[in-house]
Amino acid sequence: MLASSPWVTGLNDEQLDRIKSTLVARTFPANAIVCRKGDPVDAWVGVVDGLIKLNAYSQSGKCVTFTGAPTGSWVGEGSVFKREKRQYDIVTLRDSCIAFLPSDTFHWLLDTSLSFNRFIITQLNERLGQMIGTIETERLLSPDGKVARSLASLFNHVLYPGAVKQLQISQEELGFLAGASRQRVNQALRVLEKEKLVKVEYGAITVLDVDGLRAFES
DNA sequence: GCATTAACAGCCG
DNA sequence: CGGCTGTTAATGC
Repeated sequence: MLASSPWVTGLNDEQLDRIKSTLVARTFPANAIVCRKGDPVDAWVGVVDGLIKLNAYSQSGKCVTFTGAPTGSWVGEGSVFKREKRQYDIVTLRDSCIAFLPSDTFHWLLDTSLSFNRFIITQLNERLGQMIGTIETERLLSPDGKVARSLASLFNHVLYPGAVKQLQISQEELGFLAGASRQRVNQALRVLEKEKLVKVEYGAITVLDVDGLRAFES
């Protein structure tokens, strides 16, 4: 996974050694809590293999998903950087292998590597763009559009370089991500399937046309 | 009108 | 069996 992580290129041997000796990886079953909202942030979190969501609950018990993160993604750099408590739960959506890069190593890389700094700036900038896009979608598009854009956002090639076209995600989870009910998501998926943008399978969705999803407006 | 909640039957792993 | 899906009816903004 390290070899395929873009932030590794440009690091020297000392930096690579320190990463290898401090990075920890663990496997989790589906629906496991990897990190809890409110916990002190002691590591940068990477998805070696699997699918996770960044999640929170309202006081009344409603569930919001800020973003999903497929294989190859790294999340939580903002909170590591700010040394703040974790702002959301991290939960696995299917069996997943998760990597933890300790905060100390993260900050040391920031202090010693120009290319690592550039990577983090790019990543933060991309996230900002994605958040702005989310607000636009949220305010302007119909539920069909929200579902289309939520799916497309999982294929951001800057944030998620290794994303596979078949997503093992339930329609209910997609609802948490898109901000719509399960039934409405089901309806939207049939519209998108008719447009040949996705293929709906049992417990999974295959994305056929990412650009088409991104451009879907209604 | 349109989306959500609730409920249920059928299907899949 | 347990979780996911497709459908329908009732309810709410």
